[in-house]
Order: sequence, then structure tokens, then C-alpha cells
Amino acid sequence: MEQAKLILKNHNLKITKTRIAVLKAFLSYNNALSSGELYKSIIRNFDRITIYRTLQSFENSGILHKITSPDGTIKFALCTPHCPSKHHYEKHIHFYCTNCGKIYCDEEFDISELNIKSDFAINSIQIIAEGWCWKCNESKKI
Amino acid sequence: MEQAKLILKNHNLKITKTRIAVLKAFLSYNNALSSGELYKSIIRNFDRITIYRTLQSFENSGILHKITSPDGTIKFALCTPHCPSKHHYEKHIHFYCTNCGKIYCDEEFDISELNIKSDFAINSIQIIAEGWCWKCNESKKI
DNA sequence: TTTTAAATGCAACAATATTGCATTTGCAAA
DNA sequence: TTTGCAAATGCAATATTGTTGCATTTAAAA
Repeated sequence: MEQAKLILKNHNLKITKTRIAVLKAFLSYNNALSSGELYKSIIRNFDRITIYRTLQSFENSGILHKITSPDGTIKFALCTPHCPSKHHYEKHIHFYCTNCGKIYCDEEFDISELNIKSDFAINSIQIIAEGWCWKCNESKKI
Repeated sequence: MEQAKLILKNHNLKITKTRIAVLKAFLSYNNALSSGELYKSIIRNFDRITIYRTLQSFENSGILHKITSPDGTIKFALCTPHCPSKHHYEKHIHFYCTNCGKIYCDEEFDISELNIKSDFAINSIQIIAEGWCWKCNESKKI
């Protein structure tokens, strides 16, 4: 069985056209995607609202994690296999390219060692590094 | 002269009613505020669009810095006096309360020492710690 | 006081997200 | 294979947030 269907099966989600299409998009891109990017350019002819709901159910199931981009758009990215449903282990950094707007996850960097003192009861820490991605850096040189 | 007017003077901005009202709001609250919070509850009867433009000009002048909240809303917070116009020195952490949605700045923590390896050309790093603020923690205990 | 560039206020518009509800569909059980 | 039903879809309607254009008003310098 193809990968997308397997993932849906493993998360007890029904196999539908939209879900397959959305999942394939995330599997073939290596960066975070917004609902807008999906229904406007990546998987056209799919219902906008259904895509919204698909993303929500994927987040609830632990397939995708949500990232709020510094430019305000909400994006999603594939979770590592360790993510159980509803709880996400986002111990990695997100890289945001201020030129093209893409967000990439870096699974290498472990931020769990960061020690922050405060009177907050901290649950999780998000780090977003902003700059130019390698692609935009390349095209700038030319 | 009152503090709000002084700040406007120092940043070469004309003194207007809306600007005074917005600035006073930020001076009296110790957390980040969104445009919506301002025109819907804090300073009612001020024009919505003018508030947008006021926030933009304050950001350009280095009075406020913009923070994208994990919930997607865009908020602003007072800069430390070191912020020149257009460039912001955001070397501090933001705390986001997942219960009440408020964002607080912690000027103590200096993130400039964080060393991240990547093929990104990193300009700045944002850290957002999520959890429950002391206020929500207190009310939970009751 | 006069002048003028800046700021305002309103309308119009655009993009994004949510909800309700009738219809369709996946899929498990018969 | 067929049936039944909860889940998912698709459309309309609505809400929220942010932007732009333009005529009018205003701050503040001359």
C-alpha cells in the first residue's frame, strides 16, 4: 500500500481523495505548507474548506504540527514518527526564510536543554530562526 | 510633558489623539497587545484603520516591535530604549500563555549566545516559551 | 495666522477562517 | 456483495483581520 494510505490507516483516519492529496503534498515537499499554498497551487480543484478540516484532523491525529510563521500565516509540517495524537514533541527549530517565506524544520537541533527561568509554567519552547535559505542565497549570487 | 507625548516627540511623530491613546495603552499594560484588543476593548471609539496605521508607524519608528503569537494573531510590545527605527534588537524571549493568550517579554534572557548550525544565513532568532502565566496558574488553584 | 505635508476617517475590497446543514461516501457488519 | 451509519464532504453564509484609495482634517513649522 502506498505511503499516504498507510499513514492514514495507522492514525485511524478514513481514506479519502482530499486526505491522500494533502498527505502526498507534504510527503513530496520538504518544507511547511499553508492551507492557501495547498488549495491555490499545490492541489487545485479540492474544496478549500475540506482542506482546512483535513489539516485540523491531521494535527489532532499527530500527523502534522502547526507552525505560526513570522509573517502571520499558519503552516503545517509533517511530524516525526514519535508524535502521538494531540501532543506534539516539537523539540526542533524552525527556519523561516524572510525572502521566499518558506519554513523548514531542523530535526537535529534539540532545544530541550534550554534552561529558562521564569514564573511561567513552561510546557514547550519554540525557536524560529529567520534569514535566507540556501536556495535564495544561491539565486542572489547569480 | 507626559510620557506618551515625550515618546512621540523623541521619535519625530506628530502628537495626535489616537497615537496618545495607543501609547498610553501600551504604557499601562505590561503585555503585548493586538490591534483587535485595542479597538475592541482597550481604546474604543477610535478608528480601526487609524489604529492599524498607528501600530505600523510605531513599529517603523522603533517604539513597538511586532510579535506573531502562536495562535496566529499579530501583537505588538514596547521596545526597550535601545531600539533604533526600523531595526529592532529583539534579543529577549517572549512568553505566551496558552490559557489567556497574553504575551509577555522577558528582557533578562539574552539569546544572542545561541549557536545554531545550518545552511541558512540567519539574521535573527525568535524564542517563544509556551505555558501558563502566573495569573492563570493562580486562578487555577482556587 | 498661514501654509502644507501628514494623519485621519470612511468606503470598498481582499484574504483567511469558521459554522451549519444537506448530501455523499468509506467501510464495517450482516 | 449488500446494507447501514457515522464520518467526511461541498456549498452557502458569515466573521474576522488586514489593506488601499481618496477626500477631509489637523499638527506644527514658517
